[in-house]
Amino acid sequence: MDKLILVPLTMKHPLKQHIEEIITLTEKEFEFILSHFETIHKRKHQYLLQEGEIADKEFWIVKGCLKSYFIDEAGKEHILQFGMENWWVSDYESFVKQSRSKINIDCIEDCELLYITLENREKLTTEMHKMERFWAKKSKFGRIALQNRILSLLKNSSKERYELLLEQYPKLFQRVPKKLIAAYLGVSRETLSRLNS
Amino acid sequence: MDKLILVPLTMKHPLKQHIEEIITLTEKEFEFILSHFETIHKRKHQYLLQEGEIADKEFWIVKGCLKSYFIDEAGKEHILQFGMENWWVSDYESFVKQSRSKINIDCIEDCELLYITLENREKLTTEMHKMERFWAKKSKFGRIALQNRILSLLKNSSKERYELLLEQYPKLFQRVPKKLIAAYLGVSRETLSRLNS
DNA sequence: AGGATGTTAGGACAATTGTCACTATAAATT
DNA sequence: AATTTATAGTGACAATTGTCCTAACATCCT
Repeated sequence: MDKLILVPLTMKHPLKQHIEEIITLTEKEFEFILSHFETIHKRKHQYLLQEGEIADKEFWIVKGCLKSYFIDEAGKEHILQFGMENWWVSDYESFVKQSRSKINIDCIEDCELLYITLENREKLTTEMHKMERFWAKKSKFGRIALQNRILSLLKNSSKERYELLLEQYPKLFQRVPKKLIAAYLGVSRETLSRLNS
Repeated sequence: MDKLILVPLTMKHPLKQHIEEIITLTEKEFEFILSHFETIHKRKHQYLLQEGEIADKEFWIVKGCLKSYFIDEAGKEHILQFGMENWWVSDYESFVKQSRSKINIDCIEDCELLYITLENREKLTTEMHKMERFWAKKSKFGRIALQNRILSLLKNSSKERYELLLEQYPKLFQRVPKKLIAAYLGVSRETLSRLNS
């Protein structure tokens, strides 16, 4: 029972809008791109990827909120990335190297997702050089974001990291329990709780 | 007074060897690639890039050791990356976005470097699609390395991070003062010193 | 509606880490 | 050779953070 998104003819598909932030597309080109994707719905607490699996899909979040994370030997959860509308999510390492994933991805809210398989992604990049450029640019910006997160982990105190996150993604705090924010920042939830007082 | 590297005819240029880990090259192709690079020598304590500058070069380390780092408001040094033989170094963010760099890169030892300007890099990628693939792959692996560093910063204690680094780059400990290792791991040098006892 | 589960805050204490001070040695510079 | 400068270890103390605990709500599910 797939729900369908009803998109008025005058309204751009959100993925088209997203891709056009980087490259320009004709309507025909976008339809061709979209034909390589599938829609999937997932409910809260359902997995997109589990530790040990090999990531063969990359997801684009139409609606919803999710987390990619892992559980350490002590049972503690560490969040690598949150995902919300217009974000791409996968285990990048597993997807690129076709290795077993060290992380889990699951839904914090009911999610509507578009996904592209590795196979279709490769097809699409060879069929359409524009999309290779799109993904190359995305990859570059992804890398820059990771680099800045490392800088922040080294430089900023947990309070500063908390405030920076609040500033950058205020919406996150209304959608995600604070213990997950703590797991992202790398502090215990008690410590995070004390930062407010 | 440029020193020259004398490479016997039977011996591959180290950069050729490096690139051939990912793509195959004829001798002619490599010469073409190399013609886009320049050699430069830097002495210990000399900068390749300073905060506020715009990175217009990417360096490949033939010989030597360097660090990319920044100094925070409290005057503390934080090391983003060490570089040794066969590593690529630049401020990726500044290079890609042509924005002012937040970091410094300078030499821990006398260094022999090859560099390619942004201009030549773009020329080379359009002239030779193989090299676009090479750099795309390098970029992917670079991103994976950053992701794993974040995982390690979240998951591992400073002692564990120390031991993992020692395991992965034992040579680093003979070339780099321990206070720099501490600045890379994100702990004070006193704490690092106590990890041994 | 009601029980189960998940979330948040806070106290008390322990463990870790940072800071400051001092010392000793090694390396670089003149 | 002598003098700076850089590096490394250690003790004492403070600050931060983690762990364990309880309690109060909120949310979810049937």
